[in-house]
Amino acid sequence: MSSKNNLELNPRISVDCVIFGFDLNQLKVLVIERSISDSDKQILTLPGDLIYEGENLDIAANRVLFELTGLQTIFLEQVGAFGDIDRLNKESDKKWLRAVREEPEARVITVAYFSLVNIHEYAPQASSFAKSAAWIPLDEIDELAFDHSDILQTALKKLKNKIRIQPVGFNLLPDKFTLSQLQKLYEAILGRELDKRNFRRKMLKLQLVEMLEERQEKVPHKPSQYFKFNETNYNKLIENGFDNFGF
Amino acid sequence: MSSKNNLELNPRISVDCVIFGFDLNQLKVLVIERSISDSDKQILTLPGDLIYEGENLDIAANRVLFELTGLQTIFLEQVGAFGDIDRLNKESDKKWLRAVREEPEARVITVAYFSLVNIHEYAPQASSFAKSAAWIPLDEIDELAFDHSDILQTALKKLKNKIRIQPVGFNLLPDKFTLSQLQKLYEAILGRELDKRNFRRKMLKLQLVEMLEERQEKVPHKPSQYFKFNETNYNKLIENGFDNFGF
DNA sequence: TTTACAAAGTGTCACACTTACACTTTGCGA
DNA sequence: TCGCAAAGTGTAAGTGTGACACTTTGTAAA
Repeated sequence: MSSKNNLELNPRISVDCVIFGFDLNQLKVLVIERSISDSDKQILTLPGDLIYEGENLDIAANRVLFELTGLQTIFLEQVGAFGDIDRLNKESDKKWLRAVREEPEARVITVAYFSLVNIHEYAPQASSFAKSAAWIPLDEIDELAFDHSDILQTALKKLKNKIRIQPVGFNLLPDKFTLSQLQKLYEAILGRELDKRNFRRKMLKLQLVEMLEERQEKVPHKPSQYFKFNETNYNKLIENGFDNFGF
Repeated sequence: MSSKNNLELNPRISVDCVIFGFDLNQLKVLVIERSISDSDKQILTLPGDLIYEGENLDIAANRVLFELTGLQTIFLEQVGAFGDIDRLNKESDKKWLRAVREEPEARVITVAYFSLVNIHEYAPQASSFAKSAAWIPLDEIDELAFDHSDILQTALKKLKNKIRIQPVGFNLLPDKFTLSQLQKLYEAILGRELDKRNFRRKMLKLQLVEMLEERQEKVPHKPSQYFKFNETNYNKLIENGFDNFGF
């Protein structure tokens, strides 16, 4: 705005993205390796960077995600702001910041976003300062740079909350899928096992899914039916929530 | 941090607080009138201000709330970050910013917080640049400065969501209260009427409340029993949520 | 003292949803 | 043709929800 150039970086505000994907078995998160010198131990981070002075937060989050991983046109939902004063104070983080930032000592507040995508439609490609970009299973992540572990945990909590209130899956599964795959997704997010019969009954009753003609082929067991999401009902439920609150 | 003085203002980051109170009849929000010249039309705003360079966001929110309204030791929950580039661009807002800010044209991102308090335990007292601080019924608020209407709506949505998942009330009602009062609170938040019998049944079944010996006095109708919250069960439910999700 | 008022308080039934639980089916591959 | 591995299927008991109308009780006014 005003005298500020819109292509000038705002040195105090960044965005970070927590992108969840599902490979039909486990929940994964999109992370990048940041590159400076090869000799350094590589540390994983969530895709994120400073915003521009004249750039809205949501726009910035999409841009940064695209620049670092090639992913595009993703609906991002805000997780919240993270602004502890020591969030950039790990020695390894400071070293990296000194190498890439104009004001490496500046206090930066970050606004985190999250999203769910179909892992097979989005093959990340590293660019900008990302040395690589990859899907890592949630349970294999032990350390992330900065406060990104915090951010990831908060986003995951948000996702768990979301799944209680809204249907989730449309964005994580392929166009056709089996009910077992859908169930695995729910189990991965909720972190517990669900009863097969009860799960199927519920999904069918909510009319969230529709059976297709097609079945699995060449599997060494009884082939399962494919299903697709009923987009109309799916969106209706997203609007209204399950509304299973009891009064 | 580092070379920055901790008492230097960060010109890019502010915090705003949405404090909900309940007067046994309606939901209210704490707002302040900002003062410059008396001649100007006074516009209401949420209590909020810039943070200091070396100050955590949560701490800043509590400080700002205290400085402007005298309210203290309140648990604040984050609503999110608001950073649209034109959020400070209304002419009336710019005028005020020019009068009080060192960098009135700076782009400021704000982090909003919300809380619920017992309106009778917290009598706001204006100070700093607040000309007055007062509880205003939600439905009497039509215009707020900046993007504060947005922020208020988002906080309210968050509150409605929260009440579906966790018990709410402990912080809004006096120590002893009647079930009708508790019901009115729920109705005020949810924005719809509830069935008296079903409401009572549910609250009692969850063991959220306990009947006291005491009753109302001098009311021109059958006096009602007073209840208190069962703190143990209340906190347990806040931890776990109602968990009424169906699988 | 009687009466009117105003809000408190109370029970039931039909229905929908949840939970727990085990065996049969089917296609492939050895 | 036999074995395997996952798909697919039904029921009964229990619990929560939603809709619904009359009785109780203390105060204040007549």
